Amino acid sequence: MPKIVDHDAYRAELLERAFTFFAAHGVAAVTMRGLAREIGVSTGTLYHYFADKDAIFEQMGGHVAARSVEDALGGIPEGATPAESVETIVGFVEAAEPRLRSFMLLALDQRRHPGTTGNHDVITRAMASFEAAIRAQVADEGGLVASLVLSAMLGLIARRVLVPESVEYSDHVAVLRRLFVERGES
Amino acid sequence: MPKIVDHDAYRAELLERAFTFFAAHGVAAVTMRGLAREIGVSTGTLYHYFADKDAIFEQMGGHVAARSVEDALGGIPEGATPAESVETIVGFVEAAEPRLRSFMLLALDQRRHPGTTGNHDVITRAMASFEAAIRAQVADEGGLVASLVLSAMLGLIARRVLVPESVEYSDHVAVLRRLFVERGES
DNA sequence: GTCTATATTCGGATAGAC
DNA sequence: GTCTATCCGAATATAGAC
Repeated sequence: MPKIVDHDAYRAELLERAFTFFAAHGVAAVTMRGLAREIGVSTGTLYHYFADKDAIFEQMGGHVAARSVEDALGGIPEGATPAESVETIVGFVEAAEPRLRSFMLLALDQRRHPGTTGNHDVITRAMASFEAAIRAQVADEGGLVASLVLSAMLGLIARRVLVPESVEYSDHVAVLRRLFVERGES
Repeated sequence: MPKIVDHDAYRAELLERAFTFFAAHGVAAVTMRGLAREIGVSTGTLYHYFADKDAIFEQMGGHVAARSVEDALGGIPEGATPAESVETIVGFVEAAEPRLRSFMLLALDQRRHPGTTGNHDVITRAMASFEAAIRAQVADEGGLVASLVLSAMLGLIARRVLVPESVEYSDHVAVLRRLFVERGES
């Protein structure tokens, strides 16, 4: 009898491990051999689950985008005031920073190397999900405040990659809160 | 007498061309041959002006960082009110977007591939310059507003790489202005 | 082990300045 | 016309993929 494994679950597990590796090294620098070594399988196993490097990369995009949105913003409680929500959102982003950082780096990479296969644009959908999740909390007319919060969070993560100790999440919370006290609070 | 060229000026020109190429393809993917072909010189010429690949990369960092800060924020007039200045800053960033985008991508790349030579950390200095230039305009206590503006601009550029038409510079101007009207205007 | 592809070298060719 | 900094690109050594 052949050994039976849950094919889809194992594939997801491999994608999850590949994600960390790709994010750390960049798409171009990853070789199948290096990837296999790093995630603890043989190249044969890798090719059994994925046709080629592009296939891994593309499937990883979909897998990771969905899970990143979930991780960062999926558990935010509803019903708070917008000003409180900003604090909550920033807190969740901070908690999910490693994954979001990797996602951002990988997404920027993919935009530079558009890949051979016609992708279904997981990045566009992921960004829309992030924006929608923030908008659901701050609920501003036109979504312009939510959009600024998204830019600020993305920029903050980028800055912390560029110069690790240069910004803290708490630095932005107080300032962002001021966007919500225009009509008074109590 | 031999043929004379302005060695330093031509070196800067080569760095400028290399910058575009590196930014488009990523550090890891660049080969000396490919670089030479793209910027229109031979590999021999490249080695005439630079000791090795690392030297090109390092010198490019310094050259580009200085020029990017200059391009984006060097010409901002002084003396405007903080609220007006935000609009000016955003306008300058928008005008310099192509270069800033390339600089950001390259800087993120360099953080992933720390390079062999002990670099003098041009990225840290460049980010500090950006922040200082913004702070000189908005002049807020503690610099927290300036810091948020920097994050928002960096995040905005990143978002426009990820999903080109998803955000406009004008979207953030109105929201950011509200950070400066706490004490009234007239 | 084989082989592709890379960084770097080197001897000759070129092109202005005098 | 002479001279030499500049420029070229085939050749070399070598690392790393398969």
